[in-house]
Amino acid sequence: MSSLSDRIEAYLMHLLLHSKDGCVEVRRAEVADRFACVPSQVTYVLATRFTPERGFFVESRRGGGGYIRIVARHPRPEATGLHAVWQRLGRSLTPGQAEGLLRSLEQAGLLTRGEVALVRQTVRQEADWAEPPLCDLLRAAMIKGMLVMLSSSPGGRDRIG
Amino acid sequence: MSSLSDRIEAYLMHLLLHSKDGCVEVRRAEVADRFACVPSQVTYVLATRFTPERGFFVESRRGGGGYIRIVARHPRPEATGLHAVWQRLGRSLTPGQAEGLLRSLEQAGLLTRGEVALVRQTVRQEADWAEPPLCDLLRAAMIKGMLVMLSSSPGGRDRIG
DNA sequence: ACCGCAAGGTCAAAGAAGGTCAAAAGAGGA
DNA sequence: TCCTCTTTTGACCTTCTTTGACCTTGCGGT
Repeated sequence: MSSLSDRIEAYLMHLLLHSKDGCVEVRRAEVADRFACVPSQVTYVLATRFTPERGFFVESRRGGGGYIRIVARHPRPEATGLHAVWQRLGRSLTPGQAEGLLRSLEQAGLLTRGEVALVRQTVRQEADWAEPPLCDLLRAAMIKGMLVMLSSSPGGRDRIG
Repeated sequence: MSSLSDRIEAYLMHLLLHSKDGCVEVRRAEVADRFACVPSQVTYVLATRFTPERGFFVESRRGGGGYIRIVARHPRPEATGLHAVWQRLGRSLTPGQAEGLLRSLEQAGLLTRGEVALVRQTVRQEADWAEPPLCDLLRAAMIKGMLVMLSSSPGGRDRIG
């Protein structure tokens, strides 16, 4: 016996799975309408099912032309192998840790040698002006930004998928 | 779907991205006419979307021969190349500036909506734990990391020089 | 100067979403 | 049965958009 919430979840998941880039936009009222329930039911499903812990982000806007946007963090988390990397990445990263991380990304085939060189160079340039506590934070931030793009690249980036 | 304001924003952004120098002049009444709405709607869009926070200046003059001029502080990503965007990017980026940059990257077709959402959320998550001077530095660092990957992406991602 | 038209500006009300919260209703287990 | 946890609902709130009446500014002619 699947509950209403389950059916709404399945519906949204279906949309997500069939989307181009793991991102869908819906109107709360429309979804509620489709399942003949109150709008807040949709909010409930989003709050309990599409959580960050489960790998989703939900953005919304109110007012005219409002919407709810659901984004799956990685299209295929385990396929890219980035999930694990991301997990053990803290807020701070020493030069040595960063280097090790870049190497393992290269070994995993997620970055080419050229890309690693570029990143290494850039990180140095952008983080090393700061002193130790801060520069490690900046380094971590840059590498996270990099990983986000790496994991979200649509079509073609997945050299191991 | 997208609201009138969104469409007007997209239109103006389009003009801006296709302008030679990141600066356009329009007549309020003309724009309003094109979208079949009241002129003050245009004012609203300018006031809410093309703010200094997001990297725009708006000047205008009344009376006969009046005009509205929008100047983008960010260079046009697809025309100038990500390298130029990079160059203008300082070490610090407020939430509004970051938002403006992401939007123009989306408008320029360099990022999908889903990617923008993903980046936006991730940046929020990774930078907002810190207080103002620091969080702006982290935001800038993350976005730079993102740009590095964006510009080095293989497979046709490089739509610029 | 003065007048009148042609811009753009302001502001507040009305409208259109989505969010919150807590109470009521179910479902399952001890 | 009773207790607890999850679902459903609905009344009320906040935010964003759209519209329209009215205001201000600049230019050109008289």
